[in-house]
Formats: sequence, structure tokens, C-alpha cells
Amino acid sequence: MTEVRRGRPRSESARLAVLEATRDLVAGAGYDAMTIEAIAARAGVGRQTIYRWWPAKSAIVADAVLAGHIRLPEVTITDTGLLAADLKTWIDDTAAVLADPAGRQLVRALVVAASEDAGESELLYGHITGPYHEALAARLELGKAAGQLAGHADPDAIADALIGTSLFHTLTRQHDPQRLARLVEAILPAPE
Amino acid sequence: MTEVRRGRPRSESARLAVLEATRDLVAGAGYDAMTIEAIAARAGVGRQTIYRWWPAKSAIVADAVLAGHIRLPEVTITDTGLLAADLKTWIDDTAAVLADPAGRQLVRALVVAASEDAGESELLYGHITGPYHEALAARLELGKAAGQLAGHADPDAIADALIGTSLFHTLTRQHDPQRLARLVEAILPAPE
Amino acid sequence: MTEVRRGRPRSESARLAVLEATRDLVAGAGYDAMTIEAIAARAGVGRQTIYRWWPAKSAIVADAVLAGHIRLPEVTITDTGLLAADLKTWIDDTAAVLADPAGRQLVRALVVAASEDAGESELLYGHITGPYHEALAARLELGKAAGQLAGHADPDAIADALIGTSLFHTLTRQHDPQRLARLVEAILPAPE
Amino acid sequence: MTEVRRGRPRSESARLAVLEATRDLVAGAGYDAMTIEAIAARAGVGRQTIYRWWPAKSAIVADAVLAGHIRLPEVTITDTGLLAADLKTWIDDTAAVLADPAGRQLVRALVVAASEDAGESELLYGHITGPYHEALAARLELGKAAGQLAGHADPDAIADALIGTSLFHTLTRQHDPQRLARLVEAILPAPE
DNA sequence: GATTAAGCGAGACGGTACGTCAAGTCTTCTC
DNA sequence: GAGAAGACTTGACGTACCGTCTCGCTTAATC
Repeated sequence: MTEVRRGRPRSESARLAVLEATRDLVAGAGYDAMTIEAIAARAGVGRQTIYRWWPAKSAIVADAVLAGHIRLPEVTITDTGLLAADLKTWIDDTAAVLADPAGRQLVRALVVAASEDAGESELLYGHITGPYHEALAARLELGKAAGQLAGHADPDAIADALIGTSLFHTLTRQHDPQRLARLVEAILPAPE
Repeated sequence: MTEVRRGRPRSESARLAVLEATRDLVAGAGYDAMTIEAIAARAGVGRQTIYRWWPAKSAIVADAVLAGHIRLPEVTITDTGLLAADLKTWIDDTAAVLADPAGRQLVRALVVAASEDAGESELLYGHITGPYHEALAARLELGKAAGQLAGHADPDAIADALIGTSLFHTLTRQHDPQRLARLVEAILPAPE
Repeated sequence: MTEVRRGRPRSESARLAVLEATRDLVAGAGYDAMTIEAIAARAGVGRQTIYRWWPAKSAIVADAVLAGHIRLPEVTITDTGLLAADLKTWIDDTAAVLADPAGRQLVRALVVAASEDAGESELLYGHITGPYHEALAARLELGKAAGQLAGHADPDAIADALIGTSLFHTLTRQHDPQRLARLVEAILPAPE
Repeated sequence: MTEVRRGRPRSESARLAVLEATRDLVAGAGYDAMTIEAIAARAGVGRQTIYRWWPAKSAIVADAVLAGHIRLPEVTITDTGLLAADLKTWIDDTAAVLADPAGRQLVRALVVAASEDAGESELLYGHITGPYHEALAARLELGKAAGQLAGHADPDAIADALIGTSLFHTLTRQHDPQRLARLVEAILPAPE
């Protein structure tokens, strides 16, 4: 029962060009400094084509994120059997990503984009922080089963805190993985 | 020794009018939608007067924060002798502040302002989150002394995590004090 | 051969509205007091549209003159067969035009516009004083052929002098057609 | 019965500095491009001092002209006994003055200043063109007495025409002394 | 000699217009 | 009918000057 489309179909190449131009510009100048005019110019696309398909600048960014053109580097969490060591590794890996100015720039741009657009906000955060959360929570759950985490500790809450605190440090431009490591120490049972 | 002041002195009333207009507009329309033109108009001030004293929109906001015209409601932490209960109260109080749309709007505006201006960023966060951090860390230290917090737990790291996670929830528009409460449970020793 | 026109074509109505608004304002407040902002407002046109097509205020005035929106009233010179009488009539007619405050205002505005813009200057004067010059010189030539003007007298030089002197009187705000008439008497052979 | 002046008397040096700065700037950038701010800066004078003593930019220029700080080079007319030759010399000398770009610039600036200010206009023209007019008219009168000019010719009208036509040529940026010479030929009796 | 009154340079004030940039819309031709 | 191009109105940008105002500092005449 799909409606019959008449006329020229949407150009996939234009769509891709816009998303890629957005990816490049957002990482370059930042979200605020990026103009729709510049996106159109870099994509070699008419301005109207953008306005036809996206309602706002934040929506283009959101689309680029959902379509996978904008993505933060993956940070996998290892499973050596030792939760404390694995979390320490995760913290270091995350810190490495956020040590890169381009990484921090991207994080800030996404935060600004999301804060501008209530509708896209949850979708955006879900897509960006979701994978980090899933992986962390799963590893914590395993550690809990292995008795390396107190029984009353909530893996979701802890994953949230690790991500939230990382974000907080990025936004405040404090790059201090030690502090995050000390949070983990406070959460894990004291080594005897 | 003091330099001789020449020319008409800066108008304190104009300065105040600008900061108050900024406070009103940032809470109203948000940071991005606020224009310098609108600030000048609402303050009854010439546009040039703003450009003479502040280099950018973010600097006006920063100044308004530092001068105390823009401030988040104070959240004091009680000391009933029971750390767990006091933290629970703090979480609820903080959640109440962030439940108010104006409070969330203000937080997002400040995050955007800070992310636009590397220079002011630390100053800004220090002024806004600093008091929360001090109070929290002090209470945690007391609790630690009272044996209600593990000896190896770092009050600063925990305070950071509570604030960072609150901010994260605000930005992602997840208003869920329960999750924060569960973080506290994970950090505090299990109640017997 | 003609280049392919792409994009939306220039709006003829906007062009006309600008030239007409310029005509009205130049005759009203004068050249200096006329702002581009006011032209745009009166024409109901975006300011950018003016800047897109004209490089300067003087160019708009020049364009309005060349396009015939700004014009001095025509002064035709009669041919009754008597050169002296015809010149006298011309002087009176010209004086009548310059007796009107709007006419003098317009002359001064055009002089200021032309003096601001070396490039347009000749074009402008040619368009404004040209017709006066042609008509006068032609009539003088006829009179010369009829023996009413000395054989060595140069019609072009005399036409120039009549126009130049009229302009001089207008600029100096001396409105004295008699003096111009006496110039003609000095040029024509003494009546016997 | 002059009123007794109290307080600090007007600074003559400031007055002179303003007039000289005006002279320099008017010859440099032209009347329109000259700002009161620039006059004050170049004169090393407070802006208020200018506003205290002169009501408008045109009044400063007028004052500078009247006080002799701005003046066109003098053109004297010789008396060799031959009117035709003397007028030819005058035309050449005048043309030389107007051949200098600075001279033309100054003439245009004064015309614009005068056209802006109805009140000062006559005073200004009187001071600038007056001396030229007096000298020319006197020489023409002598020539007339010597029979080198028709008896019905009006020296004032002719002087006016020579000056007016010179001005006209300057404003239209036609620098053509020949044409002025031909006007003289038309006025003087044909050489036999 | 102290006081008073005005002029002085300096520079901030509320404004207006400048010329530019980008927003989002509209109108043309081309694919 | 989508797309590239580019003109349209709108409105904010940051700057330059406007003419006014307020500082502290002269510089006289008056007390």
C-alpha cells in the first residue's frame, strides 16, 4: 500500500553529500560556526534541497549521527576476568579519545546540537552514548556475577555515572582520568 | 601610583542593566536565541556600549554568572549524621531544581555558553558547580570520618560524579533521580 | 551565444521601486540626508538587494538619472527667427525651473552626487546638461547662419557658458535671470 | 558694554588647530569623507570643543575659508593694455590652478559644503569667487573704457560667466581651457 | 589666596546607518 | 517534480560617527 511516488525521486547522492559535508564541518569549525550555507556549498547542493528534507541544522546533525556519518570512536571494554583492571583500561581508552581535540570538539558540538532540539535530544544521546552504556553495563553485570562488584550495586547506574562524569570532564575542559579512576575505586570493593 | 582616570567613567547602571537583561533573556529564550541586539534593547543601552566592554556574547553570560546575576538555586546539604540519608536528600533537592524547566533551560544555556568559549569555560564551571562540589565533598569527608564511607573512597571524585551525572541527565533530558540514588547506594557500603 | 541564465532572475519591480524611491527621497531631503536604509524602506525592498546591484549611493542616483526616473524639466528653445528673443525666452524658462525650490534642490543633489563619484560624473552631467546643450547650440548655429551671431562665435562655447552660469547662479543661490540676459546681450551683436 | 567673561577664555590655539586640521582634511579626503571625529583627532582637540563653537561641519569649513585657512590660489589679472590678451592669460592661469587635482578637490569640497548649508552659502561663495569677480570685472571695465569691449557689454555679467563656466568645467571634470577662450572670443569684438 | 565659572582633552553614553552575512523563501531553468 | 542556481526579504552582526554627557584638569576673573 505504499503511495506511488511521482516525479523525480530524491537524490541519494545529494543526501550523502550533505551528511558528509556536515560531518566535516561540525568536526572543523564546531556546531555554532557551521552554517547551512556552508554545508550546501561544500556538498555542492542547492540550499533548497537541504531545507526540503531537514527542518533545522540540529536535524541534519542528528541525521548524520543516526546514519553513522558522525560517530565517536568505538571504545570496547575488555574482559580479562578482572573488573577493576578492565574498567581502568576502559577509562584510559576513553580518555585517549577525549584527549584528541577533534574528539572533544565533536562531543561539544553534539551537546550543543542536542540542547537546541528537544525532539532529537534523546535519540541523539541514545545513539551516541548508548553503545558505551550497553558495553559498560554488560561488563559490570558480569563482574557482579563474579563477585567483583557488590550485590546491591546497579550496573546501569554505574555505567551512567562513568559516562556522565566523562562528559562533565570534557565539557569543563578538565582532562583528568585519575579522578574517574578514583570513582571506580570508590565503587568497587576495597582490594584486600 | 594609581593611573589617572580620564574621560567619562563607565556607567555602572548600564553595566547592571546589561547583566540583568542577559539574565532575563538567557532564562527566557535560551542562549542561542538571545541576540546582543535584544540585550541592548532590553537594557536600554546602546549596542556599542556592549561591544565596548564585552568581547562576545559568551563573555556577557560569563560576567553575569561571576557577578551573581545568573545563579542556579542553592542546594545545601544537610548533616543529620547519616550520610546515606543526607545524600538522598541532596539528590531530591537537586532533582527539584532540575525539574523546573527554567532551571534546565539555564543549565543548557550555560553549557552552550561555556562550550563556545574556551577561555571562560573553567571559570564558568568553577563558579557554577564549585559551590555544589565544595559542599558535597565536605559532607562526604565528614561521613568518611564517621566511618560511613569506605576509607579508600575519594570525596572529590564522588562529588564530581554526582554533579557530572546530574548534568548528564539534564542534558539528555532524562529526569530520573532514582538512578542517581542507585549510584549512591553503589558507592556507600551496603546497609546491613 | 547568450550565456545561459541560471537561478532566479533579477526582479524588475524591485529595481524600479528602488529608483523611484531614490527619486522621491533625493527631491525631498536632499542627497546627503538620503540614506540607503531609507531607500530600501520606502521601496519595500531588502537592503541587501540594493547592495547587490549598486556599489554606492551615488551609483543609484546615477542609475535613476540614466534610466530617466530623475530628470530636470525639459526646457525647449523656440525658433521665432529672432535669436535674441529666443534666448531671452530660454533664459526665462530656465529661470522658472530653477525658481522652484524642488528644482534647485535636485540640481544641488545631482552636483553633490556627481562630485562624489569620479566615474559616473561625466555620464551624469552628459545626461542632465546634454539635452540643454544640444538644443541651445543648435539654435545658436541657426542664428549664426542667419547672421544674428558673429561669425567667429562658437555656439558650443556659448551654450556651455549659459548652462554653466545658470548652474553657478543656482549653486550660489543667486537667482538673477537679468544677469544671464546681460551676458546674452554682450555676446550678441549690439542691436542697432 | 561688552559683557564680562568669566571662567577660562576660549583657547585660540585650539581654534587654529581645528581650522588647520579642517584645511588639511578637506583637501585630502574631501568634504564628505571628512568626519568631525577626524578633525578633532588631527587637531588634538576634544570633540566637545568643536561642538561648542561650531554648529555643523559646513560651518567649520566656512569659518576656515573666512579666516583664510582655506583659500584657492590667487589668480591676478594683468593689464598689458590688451584686454583680449589679458583675458587669455587669466584663463590660462585659472586653468593651471584647476589642473592641479588638489585644486579641483578643494573646489568640489567647497561646493558640497555650500550646498549643504543655505546660510553660509552666499558668504562662502562671496569669499571664494568674490576676489576673482572683482578683479575680472575691474579689468573688463577698463577694457570697455578703452573701447576693447562693446559699450553695451556688462562687465559683471561677463565676469560671472567666466567664473561660472570655469566652475562648471571643474565640476563636470572637463578640463578644457580652449572652450573658455572661445567664449571670450565670442564676447570681444572680432579682431579686424 | 581661595573660590567660582567656564573651557579644555578624554572618553563613555544612547543612537543611527553602514556594509556584510546568513537565515529561510521564491523563481528560474535543467535533468 | 527534484535539483542547482541564485535573487528575494529579513534581521543580526560588528563598526564608525553622530551629538551629548561627565570626568579631572586648567585658566582666568571675582571675592
